[in-house]
Amino acid sequence: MREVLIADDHPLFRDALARAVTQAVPDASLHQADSVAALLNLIEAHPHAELLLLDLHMPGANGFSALVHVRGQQPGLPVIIVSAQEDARVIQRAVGHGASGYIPKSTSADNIVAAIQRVLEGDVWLPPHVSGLTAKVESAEAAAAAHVAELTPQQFRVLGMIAEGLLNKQIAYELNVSEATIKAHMTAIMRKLNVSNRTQVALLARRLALDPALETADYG
Amino acid sequence: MREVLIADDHPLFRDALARAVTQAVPDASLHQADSVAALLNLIEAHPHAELLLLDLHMPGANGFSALVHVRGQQPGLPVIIVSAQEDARVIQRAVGHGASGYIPKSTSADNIVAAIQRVLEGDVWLPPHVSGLTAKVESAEAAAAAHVAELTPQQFRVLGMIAEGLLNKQIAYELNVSEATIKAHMTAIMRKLNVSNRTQVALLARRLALDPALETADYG
DNA sequence: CGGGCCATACGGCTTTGGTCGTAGGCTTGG
DNA sequence: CCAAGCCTACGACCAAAGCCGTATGGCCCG
Repeated sequence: MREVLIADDHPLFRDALARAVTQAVPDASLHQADSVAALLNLIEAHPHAELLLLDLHMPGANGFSALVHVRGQQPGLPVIIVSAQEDARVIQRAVGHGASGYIPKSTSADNIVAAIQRVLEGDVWLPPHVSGLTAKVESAEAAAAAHVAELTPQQFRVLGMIAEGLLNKQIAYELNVSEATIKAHMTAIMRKLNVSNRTQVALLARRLALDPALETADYG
Repeated sequence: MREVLIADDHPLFRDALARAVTQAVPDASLHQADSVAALLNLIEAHPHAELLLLDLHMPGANGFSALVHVRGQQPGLPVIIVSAQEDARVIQRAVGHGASGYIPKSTSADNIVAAIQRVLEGDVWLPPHVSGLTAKVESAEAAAAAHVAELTPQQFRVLGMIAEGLLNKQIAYELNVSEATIKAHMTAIMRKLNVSNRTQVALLARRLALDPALETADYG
């Protein structure tokens, strides 16, 4: 039984992906998540999954940070990015951050099935219109990614909330631990990211964003 | 005597711009700056300047924030953006934030002279290859810009340093005031930007950035 | 199986951040 | 000329952030 994880916040598209997976791998065991938080739990519950379909625009994804973290935690788990974005530069960055495939949401069902099969065989699948792709990532972004990949799952959760401007107290409440614990994570995160305060942590996390103007939080 | 301000950190190109201005306006009085900090002093020293040539990639410019702030402080001062970036989306955003012109650095000297003359006459000058330009800016980015435009010059200086991850103590030292004063500015900035802590201030400031991966600070 | 390593968790203590009240200087308009 | 309003500046006070030491439980390896 081959386990496949699907992470997408759009229920309709999530179902469509599920059908494609079932068609590509009839004996697949499917597990779905509609947020990055849920995805992290899913990964911990199914450490031997063989494929992850990941939406770039999910709540809490913060651009490529979810991809980068998953790749750091489970280097053997191939990830196919699913996104409405078809910009070649975004695809380039995704591959540079370790994605094994990229499926624009306009892709036909047949091609999605083919992509899943190819990636499960160890290949990389990209949309037909991107040909000679170099997978280049800015050095500042690559450095940020390398550090984010080192974080533990819990530290990654904390990172996401720092990047939304939350207080330690609020993060502690969300994760059901004491504020002291969050502070300990903070110290560890700052050490791993090689910075000295939470503002720099938040700014570094945002380097993996897709677009500076597209933000989830909306203060102001 | 017509005063013209030039802000660019590249000395050679700054001189080239100066020559173009002199050719376009023979009786011009020129004033130059090589950083945003210097530009702010220049603007305070010459409140009746008639034109500003502004490089987008100057130290401390943080994308469009310098443009937005200047437009907020001196709504009557037309600004021509000078940049190596020729991406239509960047030009679109610049015009959306109130730029009166956009000169790619590949522009010929004759065209630069023409652009300066046109803008001084009240027109908007753009590179020939961008035709039907809509000047659209993401709503989240526009909201950030509207708030940044309300900041006083000193508050804007503080904002820039917060967005680099500096401590209040460090900002106070840089600006030669007490830490208590910086804290007062902080409170005022948070009120104007409608947020509740410095991390959110930094994140909001970065919405005006050009590209998430291109950062000035290099922690890590 | 026992020792080493690490992720997670917590409390106490110091440093930094953020609020409030206050005050001088500068500009604008009656 | 004085009043209102704003920018800048400061000190005192409380809340939040960040550092230290410590503890527990899971995991791998000899």
